[in-house]
Amino acid sequence: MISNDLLKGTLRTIVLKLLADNGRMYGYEITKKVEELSTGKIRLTFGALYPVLHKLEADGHITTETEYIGRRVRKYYSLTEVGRSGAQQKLDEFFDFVNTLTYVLKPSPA
Amino acid sequence: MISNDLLKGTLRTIVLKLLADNGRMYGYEITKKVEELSTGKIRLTFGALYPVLHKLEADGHITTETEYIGRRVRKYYSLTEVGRSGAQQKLDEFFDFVNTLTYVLKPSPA
DNA sequence: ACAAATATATAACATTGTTATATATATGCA
DNA sequence: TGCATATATATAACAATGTTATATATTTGT
Repeated sequence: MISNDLLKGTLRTIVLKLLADNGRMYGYEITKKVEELSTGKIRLTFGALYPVLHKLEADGHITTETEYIGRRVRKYYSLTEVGRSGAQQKLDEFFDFVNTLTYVLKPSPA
Repeated sequence: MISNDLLKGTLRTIVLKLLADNGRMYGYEITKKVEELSTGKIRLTFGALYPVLHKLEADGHITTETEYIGRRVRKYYSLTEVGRSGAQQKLDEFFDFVNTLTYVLKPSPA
């Protein structure tokens, strides 16, 4: 399992990237996808995921459609145009962060 | 500048690694070193740094020596044995995190 | 003399995540 | 048929950690 502290701040990026790749997704599906892609090392909690999804919606990055699967409500989330460029920006930021930190934390010379 | 959100959770790792490489350091020196190594992209704030240093000391990862430079107090921090293995563990965790997240966020195939 | 750099530290506040809890339907198996 | 598990969304109490503001004091360069 990846330390939860490190994951902080990457949740938005993960969600936006998954939606960019997969079109529309629903919350539960997102948690499963992350678990699958990370081979179980990353497990999103609902208490973190839903507030982020609602915030992204309030900020105009994603839109929702509610559908019924049988009698059960399912809420699909998709990126808006703003969300699409936001996703790219977040990804650039993440890789910039990794490059910088990797340099700072590189094995010592002496 | 690196997004502050991403930096969360890496501060301890940075501090431990710097102390592992440089022997003893004082707070102000640590902030300057990080700025230097990151070419200005990472700037530690004192409000974050000192609580972390105090916490690491309380947890037995570092010890302190106070010296006077002229009339000014300077407080040096150095790793204990526990801190040294803690540093390595944090580094391993960080690179594991990067590898996993890089895979999750890798450019989409389709 | 004055500004900027050096140097440590705490408090109020904001953000973001975890854990616990609530609610409800669908599926697999004995 | 009944029960456990998986599917599915959501909120609230709490914890951790960082930012911004503030306080204090010495040293160096102009």
